[in-house]
Amino acid sequence: MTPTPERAAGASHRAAPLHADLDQVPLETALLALADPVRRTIVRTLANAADWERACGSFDVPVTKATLSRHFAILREAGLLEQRDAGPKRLNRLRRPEFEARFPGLLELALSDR
Amino acid sequence: MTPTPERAAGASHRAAPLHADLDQVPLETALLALADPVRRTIVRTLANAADWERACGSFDVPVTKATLSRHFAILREAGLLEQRDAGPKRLNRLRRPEFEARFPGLLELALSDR
DNA sequence: TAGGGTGTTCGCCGTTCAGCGAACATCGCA
DNA sequence: TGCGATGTTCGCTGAACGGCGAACACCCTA
Repeated sequence: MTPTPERAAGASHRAAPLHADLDQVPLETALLALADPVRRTIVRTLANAADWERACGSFDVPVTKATLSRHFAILREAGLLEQRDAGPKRLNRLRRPEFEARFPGLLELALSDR
Repeated sequence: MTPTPERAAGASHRAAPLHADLDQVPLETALLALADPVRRTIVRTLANAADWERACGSFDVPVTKATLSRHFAILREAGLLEQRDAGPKRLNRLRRPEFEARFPGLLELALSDR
């Protein structure tokens, strides 16, 4: 039998990150996720990088890894990013087209950050 | 002599509401203003009404007038509305085109409120 | 199998925010 | 001149949020 339903073949043995169903993310959750400057920095960095290029610890933000981990959870729950385990690292991808389809214009606004 | 420089002729003797310079409103302020459900209800109601039609007390929201007054101050500081005194009442106008020019798509997103 | 690297979780702290009642200010009108 | 209506301001409270260190879990490699 397969290990557990939550794990894809070859995936990490860590708990697989739960990714939000974009259609069920409230607008309020999306707005609050993007209202924080640390989280916007993360999103902007991801937008300027290739998918799965960035591990969680590779972002230049002035917080400890504990706080950083919490920010990633919030971004995940808002449907803004997808995570994949690669060895001890957790790689990230900005869910740009999905988020754009759900909240048109919002991500671009956060990226411009006027 | 004129009453005070802050008062236009015929305006209220109350402190004139200070309106934000849209160009200087940070994105974060706008996002946080629209993240609250009570404030989104106010904005949506204003969008479906004529300019200067609605007084502050005329909104169907489940909060006391003290709380309501604070919500209006936050919306004003975010550049979302303009207020004008008319007798004892304070009338409101949604600054739709100005806000749209500053944060394209954001207001429409808040109005649709999916 | 021991250890370094990576990320999460837990408990705690201080700040911020939405809510309230009470008091105050202003306006129009009786 | 007084009074009702309308908003604002002032404390206060409880909840939520961002921050931290410590402890834990997992992966890879020596």
